[in-house]
Amino acid sequence: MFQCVFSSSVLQPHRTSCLFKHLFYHSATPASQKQPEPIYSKKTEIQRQTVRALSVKLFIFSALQVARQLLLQQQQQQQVSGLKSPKRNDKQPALQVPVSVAMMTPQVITPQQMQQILQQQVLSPQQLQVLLQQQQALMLQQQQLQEFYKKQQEQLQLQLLQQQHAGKQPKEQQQVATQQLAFQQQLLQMQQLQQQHLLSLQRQGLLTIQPGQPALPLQPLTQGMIPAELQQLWKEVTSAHTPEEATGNNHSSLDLTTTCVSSSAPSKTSLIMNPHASTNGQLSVHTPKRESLPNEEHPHSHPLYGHGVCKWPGCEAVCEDFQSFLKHLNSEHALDDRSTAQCRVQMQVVQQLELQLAKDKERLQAMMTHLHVKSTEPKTAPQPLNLVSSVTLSKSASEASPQSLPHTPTTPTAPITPVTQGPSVITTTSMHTVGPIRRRYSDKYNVPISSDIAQNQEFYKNAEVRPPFTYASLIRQAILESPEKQLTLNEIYNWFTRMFAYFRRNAATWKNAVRHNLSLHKCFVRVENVKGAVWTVDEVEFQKRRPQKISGNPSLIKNMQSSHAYCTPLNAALQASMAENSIPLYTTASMGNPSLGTLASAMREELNGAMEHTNSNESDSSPGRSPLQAAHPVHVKEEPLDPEEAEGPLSLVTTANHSPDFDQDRDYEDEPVNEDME
DNA sequence: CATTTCGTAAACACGT
DNA sequence: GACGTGTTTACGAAAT
Repeated sequence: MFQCVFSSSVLQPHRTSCLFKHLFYHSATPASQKQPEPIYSKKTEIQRQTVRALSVKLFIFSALQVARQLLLQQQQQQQVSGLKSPKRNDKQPALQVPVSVAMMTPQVITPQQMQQILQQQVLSPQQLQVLLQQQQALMLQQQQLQEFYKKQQEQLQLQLLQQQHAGKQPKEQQQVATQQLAFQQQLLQMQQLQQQHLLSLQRQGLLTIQPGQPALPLQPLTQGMIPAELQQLWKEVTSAHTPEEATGNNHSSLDLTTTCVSSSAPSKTSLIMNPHASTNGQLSVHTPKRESLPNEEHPHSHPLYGHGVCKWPGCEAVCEDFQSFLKHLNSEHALDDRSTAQCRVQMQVVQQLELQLAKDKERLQAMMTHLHVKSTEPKTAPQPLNLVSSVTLSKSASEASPQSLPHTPTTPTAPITPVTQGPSVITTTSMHTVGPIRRRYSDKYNVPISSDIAQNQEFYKNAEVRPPFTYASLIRQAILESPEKQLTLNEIYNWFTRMFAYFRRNAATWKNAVRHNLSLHKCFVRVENVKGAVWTVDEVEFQKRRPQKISGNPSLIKNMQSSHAYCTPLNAALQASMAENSIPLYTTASMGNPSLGTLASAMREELNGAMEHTNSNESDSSPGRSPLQAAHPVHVKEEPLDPEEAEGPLSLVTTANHSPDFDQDRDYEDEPVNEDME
């Protein structure tokens, strides 16, 4: 359903997806099956990839700085010297001062400066407009990146801290690891898009890749921290700058190195790369300090200058010291067509990155929202007996316990899209999409029909929305909800119309469908009664009819399985359902509250039915479920294969005497479901 | 692409 | 004969 932001892996799709699967597996595995060893190795992988993502981040950040400085520089150049001789190549010492000033005090172009630049008519007004916007965007971008990087650092720190307590809180750790993987994958996606952008620029002729590039000044980064993928990326990125410079380019890589060094990233990186460092108690607490511009800290650092080399895109001129670099900058990279073009390219890169950043931030937000919601969704994602993240657990508990009114099946405050919300709860925003689509919702989503109905009862009652369940499921639910687990046809009709606004019209159609289903499916057994006939459900047959495999959240199933008692989801659904169904449900309260058993069994049946075919070994060897001897079914539906089934309705869930411990006896937990589903 | 499942329509039988 | 109930067949869409 969520078109998998998660699955977007760039550099190593296979490894990443496998890793994700693995983590997912572990996050959904009960504590008893936890194996710390693979977690560690995979965690290392995560960290490695996180480092990669951080490096990308740093690159972006530094690139932005470069572009920003470029803009400032050009602006200063034009302001100071452009009026006199825009084309001048002779080195004027006076130029150095404003340039350096510009480097020290990065600011947005003032209107006066803009006016001056305009008067020079070096750039068209449109270009200047773009420049101005670009610079403002750059400031914003830089801010965002700083925040983002900070966040990432905090994530890393959290992860490391958790790793320190590995074994104690494996669940939480894995959760965070999973989330982090998602974040990191998103970063990788950014990386990919950056590559794509550069490639597109290439195709447009704006850039050309020079194949025989010497393999770059990546040494500081390659000190065991940068994986090969990133190196490759750097090659591509840096080699894709300007065509003319025969000297080679890769300056932004240098920029990255300086940025990397100036920030505290390397130390983190090395720490991260060694997961045992933290477990050995050597974890040095990193306070994620704010990224400060290099030229703010060091007066003689410049985004375009590093390691004695000019880092102007496409230039690799060696500059002895900073002064010579400034001279070089003013002479070789003065405002001319080439520099303008290069700047424009850089602007496009930045623009694209900014765009992508916005998109990815949005996506990230959606991801976080999704994860949060899922963790606070007690009914569809019941907490297993072993601990979950304490934060989400407490939150979900606090949200679930005051059994919210059924009228508000959704958390009213959460602005969640129906997609991220999962199938179980329907919001009003999704009601318009349900109309024509039909069939297999339940199978697709694997949502227990009873819980779904319980949660969305009010919605179904009022909104003319087709319930996402098949007729068979609905009929079965209606029957199971009845005190006696048997209904006449007319009662089934009434249940349909009572529960679903959708079935208040086109009666002929859906009634015909109901009859058709009752007759067609073997799971519905007609039982003669004194005053006619009633319909009951044969659970075995019903489950046989559900060959759909689990396509939804595997953790959900596992969680539900891991918690044998189904206490939490059951109670939640029950409370919601009973609050809504108070009248019909409590009518039979004297009989030990059969509705509870009904609903519980319904949920379990649904769940079991959904899982039935995951372990396809045998669906027939379902445990002996004390078949209540039904009355005499008038008509036994044809069962060509199983002769023993023709002898009688063995597993009728019916007839007068309900079993109070109905849900207790019928345990389907006799065998653990295969872990390796999918 | 074949098969299965499901929804819909409709014909038919039977009893009231 | 109308109506409700129940069975069955047929067909198309969707999913597998």
